[in-house]
Amino acid sequence: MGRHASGHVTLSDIAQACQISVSTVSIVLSEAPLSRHVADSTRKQIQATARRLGYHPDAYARSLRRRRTQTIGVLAFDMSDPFCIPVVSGIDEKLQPAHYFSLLVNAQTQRELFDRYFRMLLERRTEGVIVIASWVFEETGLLADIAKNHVPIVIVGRDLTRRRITSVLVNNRAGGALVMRHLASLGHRQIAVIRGPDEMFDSAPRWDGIRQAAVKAGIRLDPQLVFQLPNLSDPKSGFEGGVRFAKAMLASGRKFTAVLAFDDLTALGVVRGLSEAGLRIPQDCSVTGFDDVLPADVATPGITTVQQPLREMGLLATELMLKALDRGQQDEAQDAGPHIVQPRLVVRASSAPPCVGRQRCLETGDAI
Amino acid sequence: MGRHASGHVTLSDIAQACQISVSTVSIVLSEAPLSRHVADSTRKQIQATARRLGYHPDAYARSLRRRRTQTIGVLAFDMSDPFCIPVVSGIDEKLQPAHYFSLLVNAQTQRELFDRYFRMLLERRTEGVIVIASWVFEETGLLADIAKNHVPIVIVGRDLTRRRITSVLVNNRAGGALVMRHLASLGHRQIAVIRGPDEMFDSAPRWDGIRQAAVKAGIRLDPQLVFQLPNLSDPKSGFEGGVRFAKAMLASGRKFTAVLAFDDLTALGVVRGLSEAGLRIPQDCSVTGFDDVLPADVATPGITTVQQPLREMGLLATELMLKALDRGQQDEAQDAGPHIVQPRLVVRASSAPPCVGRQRCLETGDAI
DNA sequence: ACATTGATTTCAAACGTTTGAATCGTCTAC
DNA sequence: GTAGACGATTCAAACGTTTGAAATCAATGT
Repeated sequence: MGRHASGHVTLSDIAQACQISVSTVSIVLSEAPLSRHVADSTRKQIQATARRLGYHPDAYARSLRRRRTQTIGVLAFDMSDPFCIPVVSGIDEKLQPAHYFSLLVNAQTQRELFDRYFRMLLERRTEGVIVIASWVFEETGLLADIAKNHVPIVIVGRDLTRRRITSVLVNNRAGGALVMRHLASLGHRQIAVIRGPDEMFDSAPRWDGIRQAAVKAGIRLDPQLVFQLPNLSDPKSGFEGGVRFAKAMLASGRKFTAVLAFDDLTALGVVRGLSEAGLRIPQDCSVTGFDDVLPADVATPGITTVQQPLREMGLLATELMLKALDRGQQDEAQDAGPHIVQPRLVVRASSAPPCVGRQRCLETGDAI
Repeated sequence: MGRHASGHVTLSDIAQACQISVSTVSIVLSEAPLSRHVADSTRKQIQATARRLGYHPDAYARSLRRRRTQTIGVLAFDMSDPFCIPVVSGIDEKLQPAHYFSLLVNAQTQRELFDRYFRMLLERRTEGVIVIASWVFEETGLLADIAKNHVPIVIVGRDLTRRRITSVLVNNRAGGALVMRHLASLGHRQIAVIRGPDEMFDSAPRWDGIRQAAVKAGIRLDPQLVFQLPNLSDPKSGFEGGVRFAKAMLASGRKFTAVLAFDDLTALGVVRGLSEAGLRIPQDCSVTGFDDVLPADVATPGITTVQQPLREMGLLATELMLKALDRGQQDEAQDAGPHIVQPRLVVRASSAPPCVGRQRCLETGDAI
């Protein structure tokens, strides 16, 4: 049993043990259509022997012969970003009933690893690749290779439709507007804003939404109270930026009753910075985030934020992928625009009506 | 170019384009020893053609022939547990220079998926499997199959040495003692404790360490102030338990100046519960966690906790795995005991000397 | 002229599976 | 008694790659 160098049990081991041909064993164990014609006694014997020897079909040999790998590559730009996990769960959930497996790799925000893994996915003959990435960089030769090898791609978190790549993303503009409207409806008029880094795709549209909503609400954003995070990929840089900018806001001497932060970690940084200066959240100042990651939920006070339907984005991306695979490579007709999902405001304890003089809180705050 | 049904460029495509045999092409592109003998001009031509056509070797065909997959399966019991990611990073980091790839799968706390994926890893002929799991369940038939197929296993987060499986874990007993000693040295005498769920492997040793350290410090743990989390695998159940137990503590009427929580999320739940009752952390009550996950760091106040060297555990597990692979299957000599790494106390703002009457804070607190 | 060497390239078998076509009895029909 | 049909099983080629052994050719030494 298992005399092979590889140490694995093969079809021919079973065939020998049963005194029968490899073909029949294969037909039975792979439940091929022909297995209807195999005698019951034979089938039983083969199955029993397979179980006894601990047989598991060799995915490599099988895929080589069948010319199907049943595998979708999932390339996460940074798995330690809480953003990723729910997307991946959504993908797996949808892939499972379609009898596909995901091959998950983590580029750890490193360009070099990204390339390496992408190549690996091609070598592993993944039938398609789903990329989860919000950071921008130039994908030069790789995309060309992918096209040459006819591997469909779906990207989550960025719009690459102008390069004819199916894209799934959240409506950042609407999300930004959602928070701004929320603060305005609470009565805030002096609002500090922390924008996202330039290189992050979400930054620009989110900022657009914020500005537009401010204009509509008749709120002027004081340029002295608008800050921008630097281009760092370290997951904690948002938090540290929040702390730093909170102190800068206070030092500026300008009056503000709320801080609209680019994302949740930045918001948590702001909370830390303001708290250390003795302010209470939300009595003395409201703070809002974006993303609805775990820390925003379990911090005290909970952070008011915008939830992206991450799981749904994973489901949608997978659905588009399966559809593309179904179409086969002859019909290259891409769906034109990006697939946009809608975000949702999650109100928690970090936002409340504004106060006068930063000490006493107003009973109501229903401006606008 | 790429006339094959699979749509992928193969060696024979290149061979045809260059009017040369497949063997030579293979020798050149796989940089086999023989390639020293290939004429420079031929080599150049082959490489250029390969690049032009976008050739990527077929990992399936290659592994089938070479009888090596260069793959280590990594089976995470729950990827949404922040515990996992750093371990996985450590694994990848160590695997890379050894020219191995990790095949990462997520069982999402579902027994059924765990089995399914384990079987999948066997079919994919991973040369070894690293399991990241803290929850306990009965691995019946699978472990036997694995033994039959001679696939080495390393488990991170549990002690399975009695089943002769190499195990890497943190010294939970020492960790528990670390927190208790910290609180004692701050002067706390009345300490509430929230124990982990029964089914979690870490629970028992951590509780042992806590009790022993309490005895040594001359502290009596009031049974009315000892709580235990239920057996729920939902990631947020710790947080909710913390909130609930915090209220129960206050309702009990007993006096306590600190809460030692099973893990960080539980600690954050306690902070929420106490805050909602009007207590301030740490002035009115200290709170400690365990694990040092992201939310503990970015919450305000930061949670004093015990850090597990997760990345290092990943590195160590991989090192043991590579060593086992090196030994080959003939020498089955397992290393006897579990491999234990030491945890580290991280002091943040959530712990401070105790107060009198829960309102004024003592200037110093140097009891014991 | 012929064996020897060395540099370059090719042959052919194998890895473990799948599958269309072929085989071999046995049975029924006319 | 032969043709056809059917049921159960096997043949053999293929998937794309690697690799030990063999082949080819030109140049060198005797």
